[in-house]
Amino acid sequence: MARTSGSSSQKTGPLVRAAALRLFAQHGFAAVSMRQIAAEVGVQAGALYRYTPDKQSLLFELMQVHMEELLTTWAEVDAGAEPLARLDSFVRFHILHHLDRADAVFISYMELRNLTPENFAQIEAMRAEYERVLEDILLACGGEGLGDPKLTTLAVLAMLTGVNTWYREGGRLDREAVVQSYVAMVRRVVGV
Amino acid sequence: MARTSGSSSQKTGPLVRAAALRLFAQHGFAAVSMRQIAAEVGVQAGALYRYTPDKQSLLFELMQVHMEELLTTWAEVDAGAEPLARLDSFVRFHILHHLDRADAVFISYMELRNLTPENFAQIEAMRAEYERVLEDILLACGGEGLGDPKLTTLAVLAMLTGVNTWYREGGRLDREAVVQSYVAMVRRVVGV
DNA sequence: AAAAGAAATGAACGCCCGTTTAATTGCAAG
DNA sequence: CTTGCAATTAAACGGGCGTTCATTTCTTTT
Repeated sequence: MARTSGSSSQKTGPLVRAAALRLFAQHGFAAVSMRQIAAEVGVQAGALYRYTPDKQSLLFELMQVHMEELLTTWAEVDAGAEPLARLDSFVRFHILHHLDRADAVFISYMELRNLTPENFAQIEAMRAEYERVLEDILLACGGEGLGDPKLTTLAVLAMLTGVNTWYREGGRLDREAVVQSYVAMVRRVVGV
Repeated sequence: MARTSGSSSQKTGPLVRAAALRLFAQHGFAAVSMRQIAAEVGVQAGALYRYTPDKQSLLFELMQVHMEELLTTWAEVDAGAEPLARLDSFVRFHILHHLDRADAVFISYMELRNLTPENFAQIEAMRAEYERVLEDILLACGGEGLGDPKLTTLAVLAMLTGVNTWYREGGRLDREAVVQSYVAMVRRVVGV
């Protein structure tokens, strides 16, 4: 019978993914070797292959989990209230969720080109689904100034995701101040 | 006397940089080998070292030229007219300039972590200078809704640079339509 | 205590890396 | 036509790469 509790493999698997996440984000997928990941976990390189078929799958799984979590978490948060409240709620959610997962966000934007075509298509579909979420909210808000909805969606998402590139904990503005500023800016972009 | 005209080195240098630019953008700095760059130029790997001291300098030079060109080109374009016209002009300039240099833009955002600390600091200084350009314009516009100027600057730049991630020639919207939409959106963000 | 089998090791596989250097090529000046 | 030198080659350097696999270690169940 297989070992079922306290086994090392139930710990090592997550450790491998955590190490890969951190190292990929810091140095880039191509610049990180399986031996580096193994060293971070405290294991030899060969042992990693009990937890992933290869390096590429390791990357894909990190992105996949990240995108799935993004979609399901929003689904839980979304109260489906009146359009304007939903918009504010989305802005807050996006910023805070992304700030809490800086490494995964970084990887998901920077390492798309290292995915196989099939894996890329899968990630891209989830990204499109997420964009659709915001687009639907914008359409429901329907500000009189709202121009092309798809273009506005992409503009707002770029603006929001951009926070990750400069926000630092303990900086001049805290999270709440940032959220409130962006809520106000997004409202103005949308024209409501 | 040295050969002064029609020499091969006056051609090979630019070819090396062009090949590196394209390959770095497509596959990432770490994933591209000196042998790949050499093959693209039609030369052996060793020959590259007449045109760059090492791979890292090749990357740095590409970014440096890109950032310098960004700053000097804006300086030429900037008419220094009334604030609102300058803002519109900046939006137009940023979008079109970046769309014309997709590879260099991509590299300059994605490969920052592959720079040595000294090289990084130099690129970062130029980026800060560029941000300052927009911040000054925003302050001059001084919309009543304008919140934190630095935060607004970063939000607008993220929004504008984001165009590069989705715009495709021959798509649903042409450049002029995109520019006009963004001019309108940026005006609203700034509150003027 | 013995058996079972999962987890991990460590060595090996063939291959590619960035960079250096002596030797060669080929153009242009004299 | 010779000479000089810039441009390039080809080979080599030590080292790291992703991945595989026979073997060993370790933990749990019986």
